[in-house]
Amino acid sequence: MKYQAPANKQELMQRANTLTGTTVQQLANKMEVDVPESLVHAKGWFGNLLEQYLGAEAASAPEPDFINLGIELKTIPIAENGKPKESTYICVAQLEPAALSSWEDSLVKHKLTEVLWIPFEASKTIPVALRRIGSPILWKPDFEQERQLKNDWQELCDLIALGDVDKISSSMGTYLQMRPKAANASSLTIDKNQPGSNALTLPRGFYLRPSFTHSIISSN
DNA sequence: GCGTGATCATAA
DNA sequence: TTATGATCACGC
Repeated sequence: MKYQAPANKQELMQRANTLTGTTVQQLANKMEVDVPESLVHAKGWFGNLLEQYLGAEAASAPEPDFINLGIELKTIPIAENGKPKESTYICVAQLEPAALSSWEDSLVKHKLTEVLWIPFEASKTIPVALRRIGSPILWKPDFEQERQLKNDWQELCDLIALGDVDKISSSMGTYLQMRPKAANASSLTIDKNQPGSNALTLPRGFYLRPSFTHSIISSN
């Protein structure tokens, strides 16, 4: 089962609000799918289920999930202490020289134009099916948040442009970090910023640190 | 392999 | 306990 795309923001929020306080099992029942015992082999399962229920359309394209609304959908796993349990994946880190200079034209900026966060319980002690879904949070980065993200993005992209992508560590970046994003550590992609031109490197992606997403969900 | 959806697992 | 580095699944 898959629902139609919402016509506007209000429709999207109404639909998201129907999930508040319900369990993963209840959503799975609506969608007529089984809940996996563990997420070890189903890491993106909940995110995909939510996309189906809310009518997201972008699928695997590098665009916001609700293209017509310019809104990205993100699930946010919450630990017992009320804080995000994981960092949030945003998008692939492009290595093409042309993608390294303009924050305004970047994938990160486009993905984070407006985000619908769906918090849910992610404690290992709670069976997946019984985890509860929280209130949706519609968020846009404010001036200060965007400034911080842009700073981190620019710093990381400058290193890539200099051919130093392999010197980038996950510990860099205050709110935005760059980490491996691949099938495994043997994956390779072309890095045209190297003098040799045909250099290969591990594919990476941009992620939001939990401290950043925590500030988002706690202020709403 | 690329880009999406993410969480896992272990070193620190 | 936490964050880094690695990994799982899927469509194309």
